Amino acid sequence: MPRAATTADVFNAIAEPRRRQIIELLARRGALAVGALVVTLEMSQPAVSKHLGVLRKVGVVSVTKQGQQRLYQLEAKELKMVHDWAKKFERHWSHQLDRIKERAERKAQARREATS
Amino acid sequence: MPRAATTADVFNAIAEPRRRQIIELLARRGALAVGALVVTLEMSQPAVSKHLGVLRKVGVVSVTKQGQQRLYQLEAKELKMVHDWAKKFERHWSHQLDRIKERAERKAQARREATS
DNA sequence: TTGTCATATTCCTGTATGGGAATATATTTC
DNA sequence: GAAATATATTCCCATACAGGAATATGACAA
Repeated sequence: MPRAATTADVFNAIAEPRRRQIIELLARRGALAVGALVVTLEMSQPAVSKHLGVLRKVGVVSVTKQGQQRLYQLEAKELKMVHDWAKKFERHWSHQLDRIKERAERKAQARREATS
Repeated sequence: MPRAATTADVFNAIAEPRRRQIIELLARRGALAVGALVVTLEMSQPAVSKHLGVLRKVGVVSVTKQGQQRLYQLEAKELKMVHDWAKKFERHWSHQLDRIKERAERKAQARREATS
């Protein structure tokens, strides 16, 4: 079995850095036409269209026709899935930070004792 | 340019469902030897070792030798990156949920008016 | 040393890229 | 209807998988 398709789910779709850029831009500036993305991100038009196709297939963006343009808009609920998944491990990284802090404090304490 | 390596960054590493399973298991049960993962996840041993290799390269897990076993442990700080990235769009999905709610309420209101 | 257990590595293969170039498809304008 | 504009699609190619099978490495035991 080869690597899963980029359109298999959100996780595969957002693995591409350029696609994350597109998402960030749409988040900042609202609905945008393909041309605007091409200019701002300095990518070729076909490249942008393909990335948008992937994002659309997994439901991260939606399209609206407006004349000969197509406006792409962020559909953030799919990104909430990613957020929720990562949030499961919140305890773990805060605990680890605690441990790092503790270790640093123990070291500082040892230094103080050695100096006294 | 082909698809980026799975070891390129956390986003690429967690695109694989089996690797997310491994992460979840390590989160629930703490440090585990490879054999335990093989049994619990019903994967072949080489498959597990390879996935662990990818996760290790991007810093999501760390290893400790213990006799002839190797204990793998979650290093959650890399997952915090994913969480933080997705969190940027929090406003967007809550706004969208609001809009959905509003629409539903407008519909309910219209129904009430039609019935009266 | 030899054997056994736990894990890593190598080799193989079908499949899916991402990007560039060229082309197709709509839509608007004249 | 023809030309222009905006976007999508197709074709091509080098590359990197993920999984299975076989094998290598490393640690421990007898």
